[in-house]
Amino acid sequence: MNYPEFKQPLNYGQVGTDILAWWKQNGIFEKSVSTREGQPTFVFYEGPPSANGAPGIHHVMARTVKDIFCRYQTLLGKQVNRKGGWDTHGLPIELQVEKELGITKEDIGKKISIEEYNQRCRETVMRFKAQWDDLTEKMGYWVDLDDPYITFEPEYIESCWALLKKLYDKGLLYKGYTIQPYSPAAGTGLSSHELNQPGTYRDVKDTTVVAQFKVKRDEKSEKLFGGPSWLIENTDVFILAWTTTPWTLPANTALAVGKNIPYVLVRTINPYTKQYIRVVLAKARLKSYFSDYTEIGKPTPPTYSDWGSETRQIPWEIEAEFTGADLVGVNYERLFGHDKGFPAFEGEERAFRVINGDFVTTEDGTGIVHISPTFGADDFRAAQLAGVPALLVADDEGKLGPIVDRTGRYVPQMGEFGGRWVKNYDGHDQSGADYKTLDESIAIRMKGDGTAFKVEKYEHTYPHCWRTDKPVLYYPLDSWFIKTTAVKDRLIELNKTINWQPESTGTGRFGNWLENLVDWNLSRSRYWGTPLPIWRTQDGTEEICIGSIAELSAEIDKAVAAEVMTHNPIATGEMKDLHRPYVDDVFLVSPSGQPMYRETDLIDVWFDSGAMPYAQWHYPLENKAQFEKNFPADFIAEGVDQTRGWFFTLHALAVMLEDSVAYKNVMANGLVLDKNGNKMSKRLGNAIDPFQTISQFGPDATRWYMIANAQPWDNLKFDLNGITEVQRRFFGTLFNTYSFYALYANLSGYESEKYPSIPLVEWSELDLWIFNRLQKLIEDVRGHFDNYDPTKAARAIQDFVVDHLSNWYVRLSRRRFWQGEMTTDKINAFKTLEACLLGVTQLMSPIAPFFSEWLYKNMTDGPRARGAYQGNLMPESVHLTRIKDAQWDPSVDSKSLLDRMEYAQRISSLVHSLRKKSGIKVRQPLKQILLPIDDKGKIGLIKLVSDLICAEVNVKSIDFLDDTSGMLVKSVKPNFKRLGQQYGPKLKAVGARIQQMSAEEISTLEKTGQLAVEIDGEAYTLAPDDVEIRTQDLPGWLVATDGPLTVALDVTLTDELRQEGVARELVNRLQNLRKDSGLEVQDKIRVTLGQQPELQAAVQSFGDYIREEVQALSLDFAPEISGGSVLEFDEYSVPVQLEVATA
RNA sequence: GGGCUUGUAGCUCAGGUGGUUAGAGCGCUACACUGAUAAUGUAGAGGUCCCUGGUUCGAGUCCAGGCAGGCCCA
Repeated sequence: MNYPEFKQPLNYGQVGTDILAWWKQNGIFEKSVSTREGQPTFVFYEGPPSANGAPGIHHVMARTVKDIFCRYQTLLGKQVNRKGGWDTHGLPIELQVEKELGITKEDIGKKISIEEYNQRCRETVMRFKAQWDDLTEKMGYWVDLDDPYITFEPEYIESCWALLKKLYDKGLLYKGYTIQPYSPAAGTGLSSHELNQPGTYRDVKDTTVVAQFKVKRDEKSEKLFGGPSWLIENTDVFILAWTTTPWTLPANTALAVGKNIPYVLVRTINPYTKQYIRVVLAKARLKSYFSDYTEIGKPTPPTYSDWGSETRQIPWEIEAEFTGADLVGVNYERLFGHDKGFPAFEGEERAFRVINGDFVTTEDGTGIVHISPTFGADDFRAAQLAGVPALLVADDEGKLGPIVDRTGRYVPQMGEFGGRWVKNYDGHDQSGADYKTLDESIAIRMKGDGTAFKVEKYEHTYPHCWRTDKPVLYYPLDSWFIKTTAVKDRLIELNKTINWQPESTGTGRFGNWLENLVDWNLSRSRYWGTPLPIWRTQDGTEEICIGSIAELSAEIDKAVAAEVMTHNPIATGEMKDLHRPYVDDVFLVSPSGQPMYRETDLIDVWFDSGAMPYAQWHYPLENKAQFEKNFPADFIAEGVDQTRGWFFTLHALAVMLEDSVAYKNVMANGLVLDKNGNKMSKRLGNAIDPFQTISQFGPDATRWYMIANAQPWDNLKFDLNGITEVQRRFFGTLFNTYSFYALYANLSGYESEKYPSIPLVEWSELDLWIFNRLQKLIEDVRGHFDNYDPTKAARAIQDFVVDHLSNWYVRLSRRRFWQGEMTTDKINAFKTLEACLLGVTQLMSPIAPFFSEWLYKNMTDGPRARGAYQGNLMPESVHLTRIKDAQWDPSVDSKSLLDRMEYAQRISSLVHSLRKKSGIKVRQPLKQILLPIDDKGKIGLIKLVSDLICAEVNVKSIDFLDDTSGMLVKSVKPNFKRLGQQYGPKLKAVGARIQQMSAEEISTLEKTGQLAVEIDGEAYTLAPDDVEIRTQDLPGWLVATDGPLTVALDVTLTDELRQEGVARELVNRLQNLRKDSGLEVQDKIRVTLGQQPELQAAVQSFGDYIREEVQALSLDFAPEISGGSVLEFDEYSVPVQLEVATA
C-alpha cells in the first residue's frame, strides 16, 4: 500500500504528538535552519516572555503569529534563526516573592537580606520554564530553546552596562527628577501598585481657591485689552484658575489652556475687594461662576451702580471670545513675588506664561489649569514640553529643592508661610479656634491681595498612603533618565520606515506617543534587576559610568590602592553576580580621591528587553559579526500592549545606539478574550487551558482557528466551538479528500513516477480548472503572507480546499478515479489531485505545521521509499521544501477557465433548484436545458463546460436560444452607476422611465443600440450600457434566474428517460445493499432480482450500465427469490439476492 | 480625561475607488441526495448595517457629533 489509509474520525491530538516525536527524532527544526545555510537570512527577534507564571492561550496566539512568518520565510528559502529568550527581572516577580514570603518592600534588608531576597527571585522567575517549554513544543512554535538569552545572566547585564555607558558617553544619560506619588509621613515613594490598593482613594473636604493671575499688558496680550470705547480704561485683566491644593500656588510657574477650547473675557467685580476687573475663563464654565449673578443688559453700558454687597449679585458681561490658541504665550505676574517676600529662582524670566495642555478640560474649574511643575505629573510634563522652569529654591547649602521638604512642610525661605505643614503630617493639634491650615492661610492672604476670585470648601477624592493614612503628595524624586527627547525627530523619522501591521498602531498609537515623547525614566527603587552602573561621590560632583566587568575590576584596583576597598572581589572570584547587594558593596574612588558609591537604583526592565538585539550576543563586548548579521530584525510580533513597552525600547535604543530601526516589520496582535468578549482571568474561571485545548483539538485546528477567525490585530473572542467547526469543515474535508485519493490510488496501484506528465492539450476541463485555481491560490496566499496578513491566507486556503477542490473538483471527478483502466484521463486525474494536495500541504504548513506534515508524509513517504523522487525535489519534511512560483502556462486562458467554471456552477445550481421545485429527482435524467443567451463569446464558454453541467445535473443536452425566436420575455433594470454619472439629479426620473420600458422599446434598444425617450418634456437617448436587460421568462418552460443568468428546463419524460431513471434507481439500491453487506469496493457480485416489468424493461435497455456500476458479473431475474433482501422503490418492492462472485 | 481601535443575521466574520434587492460559514426549519457520508445540495426563516445630523440624484461605505465595548496612557 503506497498511501496510508485511516479510519474516521482522525485523532488530531495524536497527529500532533506523533509528528512532534518524528521532528525530534529527525532534527527537522535544526535542518530547516541548516539546509538554508548560505542563503539570505530573515532576522527574527523573540520578545522574551517571563516564566514566572503559567502560559495562557493568548501566548499560543502570539506565538502562532511569530511562527507563521518564520516558517513561511523558510519555505521561501531563507535562513531563519530564532534565538529564544527569557525576561527575568521586574516588579511582578518581586511582588510574587513578597507575597509568598509574606513580607513587604520595607522588610527587605531587615527581615530578609537582599542576597536571600534576590535568590528567591532567581528561583521564582524560572519556575514555570518547564511548562513554557512544553507548550512551545506542543503548539509547534519553532524557536531555539537550547541556547536562549536570559536577562539575569552576568553577560547579559554586562551588555546592558556597555550600552548604558555608550549612552552616557553621548550625554544621553542624566540625573533629574520626576513627579511621583510620595508619602511624607512614611518618607517613601509609592508605586502605582501601592496606589491601587483598595481604600487609598478617599473623599476629603479641602479649601479650594479660584486664583486670579494678573495679565501683563504687552503685544501678546493686547487683544485682551481692546474693547468698546466706553471701556473703563486700565481695568486689570486676570486669568482664572482653580485648584484643590492652594499650597501649590506659590510654586506656580505657568497656566495651561486647551488650544481648541473657546474662552471668554468677562467684565465683572472681585467679590472680596469690590474692584472692577476683567477675567478670562472657558466659555463652557461661565455658568458655574456667574449663574447666580446678574448679566448686565445690553446695549446699555454698565454702570456698576446697582451692585451692593447686600445683594450678593455680581454684574457681568462678556467682552470678547477667543480660543486657547490665542491665549498661549500671554505673560502674567507671579502670584507670590519677591515684593511679598518670596524667593527668586532660576529661569524666572521663562516662567509665568500661558502654555498649551492636552489634559485641559472644561469638566470642572475654569478651563484653565494652574501649573506647578514640582507637584504634578501633568504639570511637570506640560512645563517641560513648553520649556517652562520649575520653581526651585536654594537651601542654606545652595542645593536646589522644591518649596516643600521631604517631611511635608514649606522650606524656611517661603516668607510668611515658611515652615508650615502642607498637610497635617506630624499629627499636630488642629482643634484651636484660631487654627488655620496652610491652605486657609494662603486663601486669606489672596483675598486681601485681590488675587482670589472664589474660595470655598469642596469635597473630592484624593489618594492616601495605605500605611500612614495621610494624603499622598505628588513630589519630585530623583531619577536617572535617558534623554530620548534629544533624538525625538529621528525616532519619528525612522518610525515612518517601519511597516506596522496594522498600520494604525504605528502611525496612531506609536506615532502619537513619539510626538509627545518625554525622557525615559530608567530608575526603579527595587532589588531584583539590572543595577545602574553609576558610582558617585557623596556630593554628586564626581561620577563614573562603568561599561564592563573588566572596567569595574580596574576601577576597584584603583580603589584598593586608595584604601577605599580592602581587596578586589572580582579578581578573587568572590563576586560572580552583578546584582545587588554585591555591586552595592563595591566602592570606587574619584579622580580627586573621594570615595564613590553606587547609585542604588535599578534600571527599568524594559531596558533589558529593548537591549536584546545586542545583549543576546553579548555585544558590544564580543560577537560583532554575529550582531551585525542579525540587525536590524526583519520581523517582530507581540501584543499591542507592548507598543510603549518592547516596541518602544527596541526602537529607542536602536535609534540612539545605531541610528537605525530595530525592526523593519512589526505586527501588534490583539487580545484573546473569552467567547462573550470578556477578559480571561483565573478568578472568573473563564480562562482557557492551552494544554487541554491542544491535546483535545490538536495544535493545528487551534492555530488555524485563531488565525482564520479574526485578523490577529483584532481581539479574538475565543470559542471552543469555533475550533470544532474548523476541525470539521476544513481539516475534516481535507482529510476526506486525502482518504479518497489514498483509497483509489492504492486500489489502482497509481505511482506517479510510472506515468510521464500528460501534455496540457490532453487535460480535461476540470483538471485545467483546478490546476489554475491552485496557481491562483499560490499567488494569493504568498501575497497575503508577504503582506503579513495570515488571516486572508488561511481563508483563501480554506475556500480552495472546501469549495473548489472537495466540493467541485473531487465530487465531479469521482468516477474518473474508480472506473476502468489507467487511461490518460485517469492518470491525469490522479496527477492533478496529487498536485493539489501537495500544494495545499505546503501553503498551509506555516499555519498548521503538524497536520500539513502528516499529510505531506502520507503523500510522499511511499514514493520516496521506492525512490520515486530525484535529488532534493521532495525532502523528508514539508518544512524543508521550497515554495514554487505559480505556474501559468501561456497557452491557457486562465480567466476564461475560471469564468466558465463559474457559469457551470451557477447553471448547475439553477437546475438543481428547478428540479427541486418540480419534484424531479436528480437520478431521473432529463432531456435538455435551454439557455437564452445572445452573446457568442459566452455561448462558446459555456459549451466548453456543457458536459460537466450535463453530468452534474443529469441532463442530456444544453441548447442555446437566441433572441430571434421571439419567445423571450425580457425585463430591464437601470444601470444606476452609469446613469448617475451622466444625469445626476435627473436620475430619478430617468430611472423611473426605464423601469416602464415596453417590450418593443427594449427590442429597439437591443437592435439599434439606442432608444430615444422623452421625460418631462426633455429628449434623452439611451444607450445599451445605460440598462441591464435580462430574460425574465420563457413561457411554457420551467425557468430560474440568477442575476443576468437564466435557465429553462425541459421536464418532459420519454419512456427511455424513464427507463434510465429506473436503472439509476436500481443502481443506487444495489450500491446501498453492497455497502450494507460490508462488501469492499473492488468485490464483484452476482445479482438475482424478482420479476418486475418496469425493472425488466430498464435492465433490457441499460443492463450494461447497471452491471458496470455495481460491479456485477451477472444480473438475472428469477420468479422465486428466497433468503435475500427486498429493494424498495417508489411504488413497489422487489426481492433481491446478492452473492459475492469468487474470482 | 487623551490616543488608538471595534460596532453588519442568534453566533463568528466578508463587504476595492458611494449605485438602489447587504453576503458567507455555523446554528435553526423543510425537502432531497448518498461507494468521500459526523460529508453534500436546494429552499426558507432571520438585518432600524450602534445612534443623530450632514454631503449627494443615491450612504453599510464619505464627513461631523454622540453612544457602547476593548487596549494603552494619565
